[in-house]
Amino acid sequence: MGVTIKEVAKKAGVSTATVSRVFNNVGPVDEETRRRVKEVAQALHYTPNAVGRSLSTKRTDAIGLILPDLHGEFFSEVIRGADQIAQQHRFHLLVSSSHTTRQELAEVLQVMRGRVDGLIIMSPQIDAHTLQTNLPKSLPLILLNCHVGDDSFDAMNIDNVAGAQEMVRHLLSHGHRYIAIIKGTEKNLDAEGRLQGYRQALQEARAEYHESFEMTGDFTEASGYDAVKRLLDLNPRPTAIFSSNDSMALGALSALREHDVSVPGEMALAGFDDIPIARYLSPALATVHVPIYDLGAAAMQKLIHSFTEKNNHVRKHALVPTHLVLRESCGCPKQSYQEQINKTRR
Amino acid sequence: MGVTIKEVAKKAGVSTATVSRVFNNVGPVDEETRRRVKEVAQALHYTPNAVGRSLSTKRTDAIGLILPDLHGEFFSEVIRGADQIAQQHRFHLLVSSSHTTRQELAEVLQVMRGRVDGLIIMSPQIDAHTLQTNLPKSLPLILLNCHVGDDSFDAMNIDNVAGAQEMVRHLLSHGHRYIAIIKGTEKNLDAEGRLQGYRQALQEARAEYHESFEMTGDFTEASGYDAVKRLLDLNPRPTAIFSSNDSMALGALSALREHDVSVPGEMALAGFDDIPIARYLSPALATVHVPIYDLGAAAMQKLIHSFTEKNNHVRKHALVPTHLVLRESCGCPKQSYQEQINKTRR
DNA sequence: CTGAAAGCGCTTACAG
DNA sequence: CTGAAAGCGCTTACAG
Repeated sequence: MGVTIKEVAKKAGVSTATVSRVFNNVGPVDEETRRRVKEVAQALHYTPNAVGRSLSTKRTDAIGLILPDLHGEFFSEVIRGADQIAQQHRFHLLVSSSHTTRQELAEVLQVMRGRVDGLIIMSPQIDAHTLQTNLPKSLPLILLNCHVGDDSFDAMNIDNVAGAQEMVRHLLSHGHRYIAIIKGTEKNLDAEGRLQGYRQALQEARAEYHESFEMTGDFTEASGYDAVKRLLDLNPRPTAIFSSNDSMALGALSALREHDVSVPGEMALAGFDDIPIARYLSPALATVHVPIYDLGAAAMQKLIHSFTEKNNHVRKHALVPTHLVLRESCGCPKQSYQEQINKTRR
Repeated sequence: MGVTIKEVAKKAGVSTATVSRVFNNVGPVDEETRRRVKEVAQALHYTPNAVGRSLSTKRTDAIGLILPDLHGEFFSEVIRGADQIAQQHRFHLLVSSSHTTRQELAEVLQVMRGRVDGLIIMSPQIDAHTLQTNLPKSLPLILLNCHVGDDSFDAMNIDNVAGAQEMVRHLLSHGHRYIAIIKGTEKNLDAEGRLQGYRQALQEARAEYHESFEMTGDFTEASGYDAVKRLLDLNPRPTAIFSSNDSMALGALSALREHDVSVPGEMALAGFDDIPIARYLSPALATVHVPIYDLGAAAMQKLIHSFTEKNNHVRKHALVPTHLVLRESCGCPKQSYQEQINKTRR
């Protein structure tokens, strides 16, 4: 296990209490003693064991972030945002990912328990019971884009409804009457919100609504491809497609190309997420930007705030707004390379 | 801190030793006693505190992964690969990122100390001294794509030289004589390896070598864009560009398009890394695939292996091979959408 | 300015 | 089958 505080104390001819004081810069220590302790510690390559320390201080200076998966750019952006804020407040971020089944989730919660001062959890399928059974009630928690039945948890969600609604409104403003949607995975929270936004926009505009315009999808590229194959046979044929995420829009674009349907001329197309690839496609993909980095940062901010403020006067649930990124695929004019690059610089 | 083992013991009318035995499924416990303990524990929402446990067992069942940064898909792939193997062996992965300065690095090493059974470190600028000062000698360690002077550490690197060499050979095979390179960040390990591979390929082919063909770059998209602006004025003008990474190739492609230089007709282009965007560009970008997922998995495999085998008969340093992904930008024929999708499926 | 002692939450020989 | 006790590495009132 390496060198312990005892060995340092012995070799320096002091008590462990003194060594502890030196390493924590706390309490009065004679300059000469301090020097000697430091010297011995250095010679022995001693560094305090974080576990021993946190067991007695009840603090860990670490915050856990639990993610369901790590595919794509999405999650690394969440991590970056959370880490940024954590570092500002001298906390360290511990990330654990790839937990989809309830069993895995329970395990990772137990692993985190005792090792962190608070937890940010992003896991669509988590339920209140798993949470309560595997974590002490006293542990501060933020749920990110989760959907537990229980209202007693702090939570933060993307405003999928508003984002989708705004994009469909935009397509309407281009003059489209027949707008199809490629839906996301069934029962998925994001998918449902985006579908709802789509419907609302059509309703308020009193635009044509056909149930057959709601194409099944599961957020994968392949499902977007397949959806378009079916969609092109519809009568009347839609003139615009709102895809519930960018991955499916990618597949859709390939299918449209194969069928020589020009975009946006014969078919407008818009996605959701604003993944990095979106702006490189030709035509570049119009989409709803989800501020993922900000999402992670805001969750961390909220969590750290709860340490001190006990979260008294803060809304328990927050909705993070999205914004439109209009590019050629929806019928908007093309941007120059310089404009693009400037926009993506942070 | 929530419920402790003591409270459970008291309420169940047994000793803490017995509660411990129940939760660890170890030693003989009367069925009736076990049932009662479990019942009380459940009622109290008790779960063992990982810190207390690991302090006495000297095991944490966790492995740390330290990354310099989290931009892009690269690092999340490393994490995925490492996590996959860790889970197979019932280890949990704790990731910490965004550590570039020596000071930050030292801090995170100390945070990890005691919390993990082993560490995978990916940090180009780490030096042997920081490692030795901040970690106990007994902690198993794997360096991933690092460049410490000291040979005594287990390490794993990408074979940049071979990858670059192979790609430049391929460009030569298309008949190109004047091949330029856009170099990566100065002093960067990857950049140096790729440059070396480029030079070796030209040398062995006795192809034209001009020092002016080595364009400065820093791995950013903008630097690739700028490099091409300068490169087009060269005399003789290169007919092919090997970009030291895909991001710069992206910028290069934009610049070429602005100057109406057709790719690959007037100018062939190849990158390095195989980022996801590469296959969506038009023309799709030929590049050197770095098996990032495998890299993370292999490092974890090696680390876990060292726990048991003490690493006796294993090479300390391993080179991970790359392979070419040939697409239109280098002059190779186009693939169908189906072929593409199949290739990226794992 | 410094040390002895208790304690953080858990596990594990040892004894019964 | 079960419990008392020591111990993991550290910190922190308390006393001097």
